[in-house]
Amino acid sequence: MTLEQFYVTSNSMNTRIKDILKLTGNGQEMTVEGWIRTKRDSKSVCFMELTDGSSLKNLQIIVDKEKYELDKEIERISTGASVRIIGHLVPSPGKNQSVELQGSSIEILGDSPSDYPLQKKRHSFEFLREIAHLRPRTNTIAAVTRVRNALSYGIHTFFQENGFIYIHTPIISASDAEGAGEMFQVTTLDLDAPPKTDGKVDYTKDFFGKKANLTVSGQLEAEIYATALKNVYTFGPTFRAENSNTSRHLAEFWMVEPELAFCSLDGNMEMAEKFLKYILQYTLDTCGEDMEFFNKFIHKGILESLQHVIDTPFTHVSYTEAVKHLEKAGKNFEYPVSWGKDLQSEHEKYLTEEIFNGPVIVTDYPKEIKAFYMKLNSDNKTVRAMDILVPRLGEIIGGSERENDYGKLLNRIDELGLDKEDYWWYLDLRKYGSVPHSGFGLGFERLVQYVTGMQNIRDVIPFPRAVKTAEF
RNA sequence: UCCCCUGUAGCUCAGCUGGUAGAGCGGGUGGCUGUUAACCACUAGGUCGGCAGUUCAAGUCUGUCCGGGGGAGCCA
Repeated sequence: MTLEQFYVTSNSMNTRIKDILKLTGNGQEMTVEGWIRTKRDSKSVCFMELTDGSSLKNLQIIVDKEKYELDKEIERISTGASVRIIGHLVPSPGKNQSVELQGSSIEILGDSPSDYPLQKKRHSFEFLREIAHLRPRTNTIAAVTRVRNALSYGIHTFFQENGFIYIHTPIISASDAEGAGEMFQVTTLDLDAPPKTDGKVDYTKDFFGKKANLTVSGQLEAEIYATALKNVYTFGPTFRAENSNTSRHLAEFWMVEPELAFCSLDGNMEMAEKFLKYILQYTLDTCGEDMEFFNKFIHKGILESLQHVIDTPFTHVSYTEAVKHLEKAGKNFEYPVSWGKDLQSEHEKYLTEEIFNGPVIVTDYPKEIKAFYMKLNSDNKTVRAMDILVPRLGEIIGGSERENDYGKLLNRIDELGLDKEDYWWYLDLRKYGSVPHSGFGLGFERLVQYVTGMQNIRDVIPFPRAVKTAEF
C-alpha cells in the first residue's frame, strides 16, 4: 500500500542522538549506541560525551556511581571506545545541554587503547589526512560528510523533480576523444613485457582490443542519451592524471553534468541558476546546525555569502563586455587582460567581487579558448559558452550550447587537427535527428568546498586521490 | 611542473647571533569536583625528516633527497 510499511523501525537501527536531543526528558528508558568522545570521572559521579555521528552535539551520559555498580566499565572506557548504554532521559541541570541520559547499564563493544590518536582538542587537517580512517570521527569531517550528503541528495532531487533522467555514463572509456586533460590508462597488458608490433605496443592484444582510459567527462555520452530522452544528467566519478598539486585539484573527483535537448544557451543558463540556488537553499534548510558550525569555526560569513548568491539574480555579460570592464577597471593584474586570452582566476574574482558584486554569467568566449564541441556564433569568432562566476571562488559552473550542425562540427574537428574517425558516433548525433542541446559541468568537490568554506579539497572527499596520495 | 614557506615528544608549537632540547595538550598514576576545552599533584615519552658537508662543536649553517603547506599554471 504505502512505502512507509517498509521503513526500518527497530530501536537499535533508528535511535539517533540527533533525535534524542530534541526530546524532553521525562525519565523514559532508552538504549543508545555510539562512541565516547570524552570522560570526566570522579569518585561518585562520571560524565561522558557520546556521539553517533548524527549530530554535532553529543549526548551527555551521567552515571551515579553510588547507585550503580559500573566502576569496572567506567574504568575501561576511554576516548574512542564504542558502547551501548541503557538509561533514563532526564532534564539536565548543566548548562550546555537540555537533556542527559542517566546511565544504568554500560556494555563496552570495543575498547580504545590510550594510543587512540584523536584528542578532543583541535587537530590540523594535515594530521587528520594521515589518519583518514579515523577522521570522520571528528566534528569537522563529520559535518562535511553530512553536508556532502545533503548536496548530493539535493542535486538528485532537483533533477528528478524537473524530469531529468539519471544516466550512468561509463567509468572506462575507449573513445580517446574527450580531450579534457591527462588520462589514466587502463590496461591488463603486462607492463614489463607488453606485446609489440613494429616496436610499438599492440593494443589489439589489450583487454578492450584498443587503448582505454578512465573517463575525464561523461558529457559526450550524456549527449547520446539527451538526444533520446530529452533531459538527462550524470553524477559520478571522473579522473584526471594531471600533475597538479593544489588545494583545488584531485585525481579522482565527482562531476555533475546535465544535458538538455531542445535547449539553447539561454535555457541552459536559466536552469543552471535555478539549480545552483536550489541546492544551496536545500543545504541551508537541511544542515542548519552544520552550516552554523562552518560559519563559526571554518569560514566566518559563509552563511551570508551563500544567502547572497541565493537572493541575487545572476548578472549576464558577454566575454567581450567583461574584457572591456576589466580593461576599464585600470587594475594592475598579474596577467594582463586582452581580448582572446582566457580569463585568469584573478580576473574572474574581480568581475564577480568588485565589478558586479554578485554571481555573474560570462558568455560567448572566443572559440580558440574553448572546447571543439561548442556552438559557433554567427560572428564565426565566438562560441555559445557560459561560465558562472561566484564571489569568493570564481568559476563554479562551465557549460555551453553544443554545436549541432554536422558540417560545422566536422569543420571544427578538422581545424583542431583531431581525427574525425574518433568522433564517428558523436558526429552521428548531428547526422540523425540533430537538435539544439546544451549542458554544463559542476565539479562536486569544488561545490562542497564552496558551501562549507573548507580550504583544501582533500578534506571534502572521504578518500582523496591525488598525486602520490592513495593510502586509504 | 614552477615559485615561496615548512618538517623538533602522540598532537600543536617554542628553541635569539652554532655549545647535543622545552611548554601546553594528550598518555600513565594518585586526588578532588553535577562535570562539560573540568581542575590539582606527580610521572613517562624525542639518535630535533633522511643522507652528505663546513666546524673543536649543528636542532641551529650549506648542499641534496623525501614529506607537508601556501601561491601559480592546468583545470573541475
